[in-house]
Amino acid sequence: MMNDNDANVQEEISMMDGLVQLSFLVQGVLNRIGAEYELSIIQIRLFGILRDRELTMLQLAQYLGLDKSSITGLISRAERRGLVERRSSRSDRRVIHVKVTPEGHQLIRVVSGEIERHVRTITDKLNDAERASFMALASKLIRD
Amino acid sequence: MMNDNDANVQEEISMMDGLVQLSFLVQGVLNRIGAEYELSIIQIRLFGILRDRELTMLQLAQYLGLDKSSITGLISRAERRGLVERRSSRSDRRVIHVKVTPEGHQLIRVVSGEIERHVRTITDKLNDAERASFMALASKLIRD
DNA sequence: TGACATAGTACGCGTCACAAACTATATTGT
DNA sequence: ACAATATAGTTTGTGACGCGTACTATGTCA
Repeated sequence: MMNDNDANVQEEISMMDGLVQLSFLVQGVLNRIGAEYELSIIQIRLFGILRDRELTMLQLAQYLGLDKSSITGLISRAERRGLVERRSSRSDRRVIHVKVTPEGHQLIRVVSGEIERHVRTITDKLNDAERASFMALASKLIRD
Repeated sequence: MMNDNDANVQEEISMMDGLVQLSFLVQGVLNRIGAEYELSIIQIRLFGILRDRELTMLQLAQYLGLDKSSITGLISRAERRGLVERRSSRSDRRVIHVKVTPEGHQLIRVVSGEIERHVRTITDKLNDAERASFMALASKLIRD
């Protein structure tokens, strides 16, 4: 027989599934669109971060939650395609600043437009009030 | 000057960012917990699918949206660890059914418990009413 | 100046994903 | 019945990605 506690647990479990499945859904969209422009998900995330910032290799590692040695290859591949460029710091010659090139910014514009379009097809299942409500709640979850 | 249209576009863009960032947040949790049990995100997803189903290699490829050649290695690595097993079909000897072993089910229980715990820390930022509301909206987005 | 710390790279390893070629087993048309 | 075709899965080769370790170059501090 199911009491209130069981019902609660049940609800929490599907809450978990909901968030997890939603994340897979969104990642699937990112993956598909990225593939069209030969961008991996990590690269999409990279450009999302570098879009309006100029960071060092180490800062990128922290933002992305990766080891610094992983950043070397990531940036090198993007640099080879002319999407970002490395610039040595004047004040500290150990430090390298990474900057998105004009070509990179152009690609970001196109791809983020595509992502926006596809994400909208997901959120089309909600009406305006629901969408606003969802957005407010999602914002709360993201904070910090 | 900002009219209603601009406001709308603005809202849609942050809606996109909200969903995308939320997905990265959840994937980060999955990644961290998976690492503790030497499970990649794709393996977590695999076990989420195989948890209460027994599928063929080809069906797995379709569920995961991967090429069938990618499944071979994925299942082989899991099989090597004793988490799943391959079983030839009697009716069609080309077909291989994949089944989670008892050890696999045990791991699934532990890991999904951990995931549930961590996801709950995310949703702790919402009160009960908000959480219920968010869940209902997320369910709508996932459908199909 | 010499010891230590920090930023970044190089290298080797394993996972993951793809495409193309291949094997083995069905299915279909005649 | 049997040749042509289709299907399920594996193999192989390639590349991206992520880690840990070792290394180089530069900065800091005692």
